Amino acid sequence: MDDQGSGPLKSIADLARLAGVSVSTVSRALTGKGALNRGTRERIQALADRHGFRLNVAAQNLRLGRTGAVAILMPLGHARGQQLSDPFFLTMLGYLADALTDRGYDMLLSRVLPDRDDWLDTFIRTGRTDGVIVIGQSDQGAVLARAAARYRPLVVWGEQAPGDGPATVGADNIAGGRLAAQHLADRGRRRLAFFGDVGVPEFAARHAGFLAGLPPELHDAVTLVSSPVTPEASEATARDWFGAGNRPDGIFAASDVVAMSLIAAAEQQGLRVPRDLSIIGFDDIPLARLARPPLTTIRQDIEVGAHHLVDLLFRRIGGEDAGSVQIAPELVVRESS
Amino acid sequence: MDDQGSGPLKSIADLARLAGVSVSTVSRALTGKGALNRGTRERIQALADRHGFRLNVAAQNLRLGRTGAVAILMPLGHARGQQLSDPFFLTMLGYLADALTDRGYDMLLSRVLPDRDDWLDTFIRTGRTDGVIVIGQSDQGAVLARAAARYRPLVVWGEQAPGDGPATVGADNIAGGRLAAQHLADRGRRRLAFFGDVGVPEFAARHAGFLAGLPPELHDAVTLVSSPVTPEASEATARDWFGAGNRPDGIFAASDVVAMSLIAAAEQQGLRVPRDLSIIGFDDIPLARLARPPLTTIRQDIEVGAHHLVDLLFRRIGGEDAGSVQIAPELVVRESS
DNA sequence: CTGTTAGCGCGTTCAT
DNA sequence: ATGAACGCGCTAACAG
Repeated sequence: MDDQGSGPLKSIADLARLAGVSVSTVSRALTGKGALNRGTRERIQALADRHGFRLNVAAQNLRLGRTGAVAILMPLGHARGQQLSDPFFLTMLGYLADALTDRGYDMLLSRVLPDRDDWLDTFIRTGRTDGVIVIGQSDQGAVLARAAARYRPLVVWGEQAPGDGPATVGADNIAGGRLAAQHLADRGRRRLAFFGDVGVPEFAARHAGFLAGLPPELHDAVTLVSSPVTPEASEATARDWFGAGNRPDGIFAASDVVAMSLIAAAEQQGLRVPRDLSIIGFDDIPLARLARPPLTTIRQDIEVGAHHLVDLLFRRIGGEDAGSVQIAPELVVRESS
Repeated sequence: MDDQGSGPLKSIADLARLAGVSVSTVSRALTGKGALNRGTRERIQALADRHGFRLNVAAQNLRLGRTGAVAILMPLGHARGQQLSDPFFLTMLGYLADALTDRGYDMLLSRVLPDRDDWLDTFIRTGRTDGVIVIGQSDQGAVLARAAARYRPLVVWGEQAPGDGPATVGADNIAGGRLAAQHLADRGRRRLAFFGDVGVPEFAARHAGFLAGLPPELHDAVTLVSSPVTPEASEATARDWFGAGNRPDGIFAASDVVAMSLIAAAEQQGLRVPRDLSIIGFDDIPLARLARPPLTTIRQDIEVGAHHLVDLLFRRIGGEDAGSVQIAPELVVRESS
């Protein structure tokens, strides 16, 4: 080391002393804000570099009245562990992390078990972040709507709530359901089922769109099978259901993971996919291509969704009253249908 | 509202004014630290509740000289996007989030593109977190070792580096490789291959263990196929490789995702798994059970791993010189072998 | 162009 | 048992 044994530089004041200037000069040099002699600035920057000094972000943010962080909250209301077992969410997290990092923001990730209905207000009031992104509204629609009424920088991923809920970004699940319906009808499938948890708004909308997209004479041919959406639980449900003798020829699954469970369970019963049974999923997770048979699915573009979420949030942080965004889903035909 | 129109309480001082006491009294009441009259404390707490006032965590941490947050860093050195496409990491993130939340810590998630070799030092010096967990050392072993020499609260998930690298938690990949080898040998497989990116230490160790676990006469029968480990890229590699006429009868894949790619590619060539070809993966991700055929794999217990990571980190934050932990992997036999 | 000063919201002596 | 005063590390007026 080439400092005079004074130990590591703890603060701007230490560096100022070392450079023989005032703290504000150091601040100006390091932040790049404010007018400063070119030479002084470079000298101080070099000194900071040499000593490995970096501004303390926490103090900086306190002074600036901001936190420099955005929270990603995942309520696990309907099924503990569900969401985080789904590859869909990791993909989303990755894109969010990138988008936030690009803007110089930190990302605070928190799973939340909404045992009380003030979890969101409580979090917001700690002031730990400048904004909140909620991934998956689960069964917490009311809580979200209430918080959104008072707290602007809040954005939700999922199905758009009727009335004035929070600003939402999500796929058009109704349209996605319709696409699935038309595809199965085109394939000549007539004994249909929907597999999923319609207590979750996204899934309920997919189911509703599915019914809406079917010719009227097929409506009564649709069985709604209420099922959790984790790999283990959905496979168990499917096994029981096939085991009870149910023999549909077309199933729309609430997610790709559920679709994979259905294929596994069906084949254990000797049903062949797609010969005996067409299966169509939702999401188009990266592994959908690798499923055997490769999954026909309704694709939602996660990257686009993540960018909309971040964009919307920062516009609201900036005071703009930006509203919800819907993303058009797309049918991807592979071999499971 | 029942306050006198004074607007929202911004700080402890506002509340003190409202309660007719000093700021330090409010601080004592809300933190629970320090002696205080029972009545006063309850009165102030009630007032805070009623006005929705919460202590500002950032200021609190600044004052206490801590941040209350831990960083989860994911270097993407060898293949941008690789890790985050792997379900393994989300599962890990979920458990980490739970463990940190339990300790009252926030989790700061950041993907990092290690284009320069000072990314870790730079991050550490910002002082944004009290500790750092690095998930997957990628090809950044040297950077990690250097940082670990000066910065104690650093813990890494992955293969333990030879010599004095950073404190590491990870599966015993060598042992895992041996398990895979013995299993394939037991099945009578003799034309063997390893699929994966041996530039990543974890995968290199799995490969080494694989060779070490084989009877000597089979060593030369092992082909090393260098392959990226994302779903798309690994399937493409596998397709080309089978397409070139390669016909192994047993493959050890670096991860479950790679194993699923191999099955997909093999079947496109008319190879039947496991009749013509045994395939064994690594990780036991939740979807491994749902693969067709269900995946034989080497299981690493992610939940246990996450707990060790957090435990180790906090012991090091506390000044303890706690060392690395290895987790025993386990063979899970399903139907792909 | 640079230095002095006053906080950002809180916890903690040291008094009383 | 409570209050006054100081400082955590930083930025932004305001002077000079």
